Amino acid sequence: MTTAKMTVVKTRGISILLVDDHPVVRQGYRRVLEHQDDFSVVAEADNAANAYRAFKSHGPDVVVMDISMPGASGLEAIRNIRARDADARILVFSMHSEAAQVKAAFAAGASGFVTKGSEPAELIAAIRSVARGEHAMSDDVARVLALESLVPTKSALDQLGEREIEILRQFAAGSTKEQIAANLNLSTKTVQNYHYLIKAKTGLRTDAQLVRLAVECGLANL
Amino acid sequence: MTTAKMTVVKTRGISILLVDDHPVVRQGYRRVLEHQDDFSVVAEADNAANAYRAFKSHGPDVVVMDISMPGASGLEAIRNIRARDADARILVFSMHSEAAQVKAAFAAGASGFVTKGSEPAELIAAIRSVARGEHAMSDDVARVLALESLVPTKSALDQLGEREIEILRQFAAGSTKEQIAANLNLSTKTVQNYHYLIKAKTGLRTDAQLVRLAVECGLANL
DNA sequence: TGCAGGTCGGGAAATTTGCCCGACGAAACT
DNA sequence: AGTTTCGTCGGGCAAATTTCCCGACCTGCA
Repeated sequence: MTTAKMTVVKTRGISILLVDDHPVVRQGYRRVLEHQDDFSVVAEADNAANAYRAFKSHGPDVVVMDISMPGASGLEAIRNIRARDADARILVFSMHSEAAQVKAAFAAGASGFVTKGSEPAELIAAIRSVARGEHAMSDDVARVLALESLVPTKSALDQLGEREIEILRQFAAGSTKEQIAANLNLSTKTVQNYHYLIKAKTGLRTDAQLVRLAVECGLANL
Repeated sequence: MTTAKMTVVKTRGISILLVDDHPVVRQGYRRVLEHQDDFSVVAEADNAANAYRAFKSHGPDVVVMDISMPGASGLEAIRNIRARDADARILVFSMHSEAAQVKAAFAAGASGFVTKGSEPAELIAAIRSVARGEHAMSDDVARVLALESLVPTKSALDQLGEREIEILRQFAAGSTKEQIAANLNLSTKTVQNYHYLIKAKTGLRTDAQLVRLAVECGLANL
């Protein structure tokens, strides 16, 4: 309470850390964002580890992060940053808008979620919101999330148990049932049964569809 | 020889058509490119059909195109544009740098191929090269291609026949063997045999691995 | 205490796979 | 023209897997 003033470091301008693994793309965002007078991109990073380092050394007001990076460790990066600074504002900037992915991002500690399909104005507005400590998401993300909160939405993964999810993950990664059984210390038969159960619960028929599901839910990184 | 001067329409400035399905990304590129004094982005498009229309009406010097668009019709768009104007300069700007994808792009009529992992300077240099009528590609693409021309490179897809590739594509898209058989007017047995052959030729064991292969080769868009 | 549900695996019939085969047409080589 | 190769298409059959049902155990919860 009495230390409130201490947290107000910058009343003017929003400093931004940009995280994306594509240099040209990053450069593009940088220009879009710096076109705003009160934005300044103070650092860039091309992977999760560098993002964490850059956050530590620059302490930006907002982190704008593409979570689909090599190693798919985007969510990990969010968790790491939040673990260090629970007040960190992280805005996820993703290609996709799967409900599960969005939820995972927020669960990991993101403050906002904007898709690359959004207009630049939406991204900019979201950054301002996040900087103010609010939560933000682009219209399309909101729509997906709203829809899924109306319909009880068995969003696929929710109906799966922990074991089932783990097996789905390894399966989508390309492991054989035998390998999975060995990894988890189960009988091959059990893994087969889980495989069957997963298909039954999700209503999917094809292994390929399972892989797609896993990827969509952020379980697997293709 | 004697008509050399006729082809020199613009000695000053390069007009560009930007094709990418993500508005923010497009905006970013636009700023990066327009930062070059002699570049001007005269039009944008967010899908294959619009790209073709924009090309018709603006006749840009260079088309900068992300080929991973909804409908995966990027290659189609290239073919369409080239069919209309065999002199069209198209620079592909892709996330991936699979040899097969690069080859497909050039086969379709692209003049250049730059990955999003390249530095902005590389993209800009490539645009200039392409505008001059040369072929261009970023260093990483060149490396992949060079490597694959040295080693006989069974780059997976090359060893597959046309039918096999089509079946792999549909399979990775999530179709069942019955559906594929129906689509292609084949017996289920034949599709099964192809499925077996694909696994045998690629050395892959799991359906999930096949899906990954298809995605990596740009056959399927997840 | 009793119920629900996740985890683990057996069993048996039905289905699919793995691998081999032959046939046909087209392109390529001799 | 003859032949070799290669892609396409499918049959056959044993072996493997999937499907679906079952029981058992453990944990949390009412």
